[in-house]
Amino acid sequence: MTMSDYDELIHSLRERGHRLTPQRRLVLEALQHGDHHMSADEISQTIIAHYPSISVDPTTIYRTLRWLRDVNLVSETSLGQNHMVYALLGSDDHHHLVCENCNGVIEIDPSILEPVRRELQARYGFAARLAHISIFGLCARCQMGDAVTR
Amino acid sequence: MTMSDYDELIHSLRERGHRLTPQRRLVLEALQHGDHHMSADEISQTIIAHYPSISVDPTTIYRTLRWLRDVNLVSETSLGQNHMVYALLGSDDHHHLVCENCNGVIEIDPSILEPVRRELQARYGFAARLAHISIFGLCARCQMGDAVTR
DNA sequence: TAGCTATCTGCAAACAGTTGCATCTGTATT
DNA sequence: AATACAGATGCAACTGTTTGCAGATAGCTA
Ligand SMILES: [Mn+2]
Ligand SMILES: [Mn+2]
Ligand SMILES: [Zn+2]
Ligand SMILES: [Zn+2]
Repeated sequence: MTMSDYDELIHSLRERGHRLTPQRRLVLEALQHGDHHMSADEISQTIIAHYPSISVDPTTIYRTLRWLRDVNLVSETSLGQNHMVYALLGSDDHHHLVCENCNGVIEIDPSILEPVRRELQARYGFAARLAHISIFGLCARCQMGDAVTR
Repeated sequence: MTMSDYDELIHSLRERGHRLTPQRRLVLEALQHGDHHMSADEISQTIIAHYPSISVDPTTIYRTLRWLRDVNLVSETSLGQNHMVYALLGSDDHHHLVCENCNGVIEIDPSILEPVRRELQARYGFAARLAHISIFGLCARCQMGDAVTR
């Protein structure tokens, strides 16, 4: 996202009554810093590492992440662990295949879901938010023989 | 599922070292009784209602539901609430479109995802468990104007 | 620049689900 | 029918996330 895109976005959010608070800036900055997905706790740790004197309550981090998801800036994804992971939307577009047996994650081309998105819009008028999602199942190796490892 | 299918299933699970305990029977019975999806708590309440003298620990209910999911007897689905819902697989096949704005749920024809399932198997050797899932997004009404209700 | 107010934050408490561990039991074997 | 033991249960403690509420503040308005 360019800087002017960002300014424009903030402006349009303000028009709708949203505020850009220091806490929200810190969460956004943490997400930009980490180049992978991050858990709420990793975001918290990143903020502490960069600004040891500032503290952002976990509740605020969770609420900020929900807000960022709702305004379509951030994806919220389960990778089969017992916590969600968050990532800025816009670049490194992909989805995940998550093996329920070995917990392995395969990243896949997002175009595979485009026909589904189009059909949901056409048939049900539904605008699916299919960005950076997970599909659960069994990877090739785990399909043959239940012998588990990893 | 017919009775002999059921017997056969139990037999094959036993062969793989699984046990059919009273607790597991009770959870299965509760799921058969309720004709919709049920939360863990609703399953618990149903068991209490039918057998006031018996008590099944919530931990056991959660573990049983995970087991039933892993052996492919039950689906585990988020409908946008902060708890999962569970349903016996096999009949009333459908998926859900869940509106993130108004929380409405639309049930859809499951065949829409078959091409995706086939392509994931062909291209990645991945056997997707795409049964009774949810797709999140915005329903037709909520796409026009952010005026929220419901 | 100060005032106003809807929005946001922090804290405490609650909730849904998971994990570790000691004990118990379903099932195969005898 | 008795034995043996892998696998299941219950309890307590814990983790990740949400909610209610009182007080603080971003950003509009004058
Ligand atoms: Mn990813
Ligand atoms: Mn359903
Ligand atoms: Zn696997
Ligand atoms: Zn809606």
